[in-house]
Amino acid sequence: MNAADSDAAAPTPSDFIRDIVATHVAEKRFAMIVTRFPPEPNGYLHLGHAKSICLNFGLAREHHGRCNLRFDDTNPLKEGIEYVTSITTDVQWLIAGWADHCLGFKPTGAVPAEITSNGLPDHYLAPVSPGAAGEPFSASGYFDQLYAYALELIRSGHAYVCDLSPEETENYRGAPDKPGRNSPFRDRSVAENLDLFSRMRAGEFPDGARSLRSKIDMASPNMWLRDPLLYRIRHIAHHHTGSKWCIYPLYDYAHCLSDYLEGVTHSICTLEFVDHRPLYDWILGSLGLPRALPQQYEFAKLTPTYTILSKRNLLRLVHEKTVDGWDDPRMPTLSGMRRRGIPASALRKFVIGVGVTKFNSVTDIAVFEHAVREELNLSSPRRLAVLRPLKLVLTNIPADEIIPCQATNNPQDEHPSVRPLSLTREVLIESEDFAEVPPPKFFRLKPGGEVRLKYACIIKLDEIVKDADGAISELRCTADLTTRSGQPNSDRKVKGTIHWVSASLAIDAEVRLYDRLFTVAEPAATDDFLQHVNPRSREIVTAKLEPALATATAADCFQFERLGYFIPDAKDGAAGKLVFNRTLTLRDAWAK
RNA sequence: UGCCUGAUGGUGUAAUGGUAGCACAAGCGACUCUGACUCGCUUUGUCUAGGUUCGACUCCUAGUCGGGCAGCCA
Repeated sequence: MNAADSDAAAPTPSDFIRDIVATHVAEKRFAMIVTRFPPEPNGYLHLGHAKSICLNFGLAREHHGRCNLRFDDTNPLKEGIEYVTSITTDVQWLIAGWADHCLGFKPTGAVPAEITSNGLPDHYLAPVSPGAAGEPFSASGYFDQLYAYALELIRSGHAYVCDLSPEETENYRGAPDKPGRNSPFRDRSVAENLDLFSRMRAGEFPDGARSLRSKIDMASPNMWLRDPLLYRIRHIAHHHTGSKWCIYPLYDYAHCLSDYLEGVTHSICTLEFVDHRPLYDWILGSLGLPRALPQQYEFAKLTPTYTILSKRNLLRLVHEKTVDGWDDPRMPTLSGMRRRGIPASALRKFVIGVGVTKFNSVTDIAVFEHAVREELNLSSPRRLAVLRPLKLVLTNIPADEIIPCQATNNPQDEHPSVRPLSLTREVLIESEDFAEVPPPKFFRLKPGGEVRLKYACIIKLDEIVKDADGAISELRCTADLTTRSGQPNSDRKVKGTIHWVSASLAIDAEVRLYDRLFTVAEPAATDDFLQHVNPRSREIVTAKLEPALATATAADCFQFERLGYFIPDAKDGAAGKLVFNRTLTLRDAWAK
């Protein structure tokens, strides 16, 4: 089943933003629905971004519109090409299989018919930002036009150059319940503003010496309308524009205009930008622009339990080496989750399933885990592996005998394929599958008890052998070979079935057992989330695997029967060494 | 004492004046060569107080509680 099919099976439920868009479509208000996903390249994409990606690209997809991947790269201090690369990769991975026209990159080749038939904004045929077709969009690609618009704002008296220092600017701004004061530089002439602004661009002034400000209302109850800055001076190279600029636009100025330049119709962001919306509208409105203006809509961020999602905090986990990097399988980053074996389809199912609202909710991570298991259960071939081996000798099987068995690859398939498995005299079982003093309702191996070795036969425990220290060194059992598949007693029932591998044939692998990174449900709400890192978030064992696993690659996710889902590590698994990551355990009603 | 925004079972989300539904979680049971999967059943909800209405989660008024806003970050 490919990604597109799996999404088609579960149509996206509606939400307040989709309702708005649907209304606009019904009114034929726009020739085409255009959205954008605008990350700043200053960190890796995470679960929260997945929600925004699926919303924005999903909307474009549903309406045969377009969604641009646009880097909001207006602050070169924090940004870098490493992030541009990873974000591009992650977006492509998450929505792989979705139609080309909403993949987010500068158009290449022929325009799809369903778009031409629905009208086309001119930018589609002639991208406004420089760069080759197939590249993502970026705010920095619009710096020339943004500068021209700033000149326009100055000429029309909507902006001025301010000489206040950052500290003074803050003082003049007032407080939420106290109006601010006008800057003493607010009433400069247009000519002086034009002169100063061009000299800012030319590099005549040091960082922070002057800024370009909008002229709105220093007494506005909305702090974002108190003459917010449009441009600041930063003598620093930009990862995309190099040393061409030493003034850089701020988010509020660059974002609305980038949206406009791309023909964006619906500019969707998170709730903290609600207060900025009047500014978004003010800038576009002050310019007297000829084409239809984009509108901003806001939704609530995703907050899963036992997870931290803010970029600042994820950065701390990386810098303080709580994890091994942005792509550590315990991280909620797209790259971390991909490495851990989370399928993109499960991620999409989850973020679409939680819905889009304006309510700051906390989503139980169990919902996410359910989505992952649901996908993996259908797609993962089963294998046998033993994480913590305990030796078991089948005393009635000769040492040199190999008894052939057949194992089902995936019982969820309509016509499951099988693979051969070999039963030998010595096998390894999971140590937790044996209890010398069993608790009530223990279905596994116990003194005098019987269990089935999955795909093989029923065995009976005869003897527990201990070493000098009293530790169990091996279990001696009798195999009832008449209970094998195809044999007369194959239908005999026993309560427990356990997994196993042949001691002589099994192969070694390093297996990394991951658990949730935090021990508290809402780590971000605590004084210091680092105090609540789960000390057992990663346990590494040397496991014994059935031989069929020797050739596994990072493209293959497996279910180790009765244990969980596992995937070869994409990074450390090279050079003939087998390394598996546990994606997730199976649901375990017994453990409770 | 400012502005913005929100509130439906334990959690998330529908119902847009007409039977409060779905998913996750929890519990019980069936099935089982995975204590998985699957299937069946069950528990639990409209923030409060008024008002409009034949009828209110939905509309009105007042309150309560929560989130956001004072970066030359996005």
